[in-house]
Amino acid sequence: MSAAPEPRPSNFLRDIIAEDVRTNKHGGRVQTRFPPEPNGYLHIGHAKAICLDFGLADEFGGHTNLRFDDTNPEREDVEYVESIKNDVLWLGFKWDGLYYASDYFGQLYEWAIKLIKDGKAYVDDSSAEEIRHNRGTLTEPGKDSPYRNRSVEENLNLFERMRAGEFPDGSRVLRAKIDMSSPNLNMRDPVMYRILHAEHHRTGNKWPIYPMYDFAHGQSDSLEKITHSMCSLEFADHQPLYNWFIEHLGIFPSRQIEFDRLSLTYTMMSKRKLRRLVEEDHVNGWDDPRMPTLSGMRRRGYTPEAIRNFVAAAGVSRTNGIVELAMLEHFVREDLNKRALRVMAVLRPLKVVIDNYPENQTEEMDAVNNPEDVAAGTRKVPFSRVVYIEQDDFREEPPKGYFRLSPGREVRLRYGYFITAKSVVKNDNGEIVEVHCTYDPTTRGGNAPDGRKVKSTIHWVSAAHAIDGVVRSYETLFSKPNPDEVDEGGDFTENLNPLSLEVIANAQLEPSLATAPVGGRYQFERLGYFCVDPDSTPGKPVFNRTVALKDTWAKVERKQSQK
RNA sequence: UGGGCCGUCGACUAAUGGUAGGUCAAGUGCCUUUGGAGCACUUUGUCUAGGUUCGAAUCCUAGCGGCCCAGCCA
Repeated sequence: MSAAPEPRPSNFLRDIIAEDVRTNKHGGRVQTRFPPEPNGYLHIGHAKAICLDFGLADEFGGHTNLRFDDTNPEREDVEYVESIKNDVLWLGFKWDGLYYASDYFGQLYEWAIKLIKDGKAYVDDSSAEEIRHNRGTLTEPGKDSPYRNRSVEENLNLFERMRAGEFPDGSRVLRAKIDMSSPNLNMRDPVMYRILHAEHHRTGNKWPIYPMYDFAHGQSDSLEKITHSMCSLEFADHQPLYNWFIEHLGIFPSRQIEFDRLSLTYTMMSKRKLRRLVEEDHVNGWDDPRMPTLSGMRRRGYTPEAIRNFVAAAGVSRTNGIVELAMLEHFVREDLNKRALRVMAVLRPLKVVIDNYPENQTEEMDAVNNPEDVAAGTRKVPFSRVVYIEQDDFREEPPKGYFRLSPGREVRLRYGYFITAKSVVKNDNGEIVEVHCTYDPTTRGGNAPDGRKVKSTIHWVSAAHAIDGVVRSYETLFSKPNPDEVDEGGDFTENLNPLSLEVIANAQLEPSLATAPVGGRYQFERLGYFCVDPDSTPGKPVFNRTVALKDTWAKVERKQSQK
């Protein structure tokens, strides 16, 4: 091949894997895994890990397992297992092996016995408080436990009895015998097993003891012959321990590599806090369209392609950055622009009466379904004497630069006619409730035979044909770019945006939307992208606003008001 | 303040000792039957100070700044 080398943007993870493949490490084999704990729903931060784990393996002809890190029965549940599988598939990835850390409980137990026999692990009768106290601090070394030098026989006996369920929760732990004065706190005789008489969602009551993350994760990787175990930065301090267990067990040497988590402005990824939002009813469940969960984004109308493109564009490194939400929204718009069918909907209706249009006439106007995709075809939209337009699209006193309808001004009704505003009708409060216009019959479809131009095209629906719909319009869940930015003693819930959800009860929709399927994604022309919510009922669709279209006029107006 | 990790346009990220580039955002213009989309153009950056080198964002030293670690959570 003589083609110029592809100027392919790389990242340090791909470089590491490429180098390993080049040097034929592990015979050039690439095996990764995505290892969620089934204790909550996946969010956009997990999407990054998923794209990396699956995407990179795929690039090198490798394989990826989905493995549930289910070592803490107290917080885990099958509900989460199912949602995680569902979300990974939705994102567009298929795992090769499906495993659970709990599949390895037997093997892990054997390995613990081996370490005890090798004098590398001991049973500690200290209380949790005593262990914490003896661990030392960031600046002071820890102290050896009084139980540290028990005989192998006694350790074996005690550990077997722990496993047999003889002891109550919290009474003993199994610890690795490493170095109580290590500057790395993870190496100060970390706990390997704790006693937990809890029912596990898969192993039931078989085990009264459960391995800790550190004694399960690396070994699980090793058992699955994972070559590249990618995880987030906060685990970097665990890597020496990860390697210590592999070395002292003499098992397959998986390599841990850390990368930075994804952070986004105006949202937050802490599972603990997301759970609070759900449990304290700040949102309507894990799949509330305002949530950064994959199920929330799916319901909101985000596409897997958009999320994948975004993740790829945001890149990966070892810095702690915060990506602007605007970047995510860009990729959502970019994807939806190519595929969403255009349709006309009026969110805040203002009645327009076309005085010179025949009373009982209806015409079928041809409308393009997607100007970005001719294959999407056209559809008929009914037009009649009374139409609704957006309240925003009429101003009795138009400000400078306002091109839409105003007294005496001629505009185009999209795919309809040119109309000119003549007069308004107001209610007792002085609010405009009706605009009377005339139309030019020669402009059918939206073109004037004499070639004259209008400055604006506005959308509309025929009042006689419109169907009612509910539209849920969303803003960011938090009003600050960093929701955790609170005064001393404050709480992130103070930064919840009170305007994050606006329900528009009586939007007027073009009749073709009567049969819109749940999950269907549309562009409401000039407004944004909208997705049909499962709450829809026959004849009364409910739409979620996925993301608004860019609004140049709003920007201009904002700037004018700042002057 | 012990250890670990990290500092490149406003944000994210490339440049792997040799032209500081891309995407988003912002701005300007063109175009437009969506003030959408598209097209063209523009602005802004290597944390600081030394050093090595013909040449440093890249290597070294020091400083400054940020993140992570003291669960029987993951």
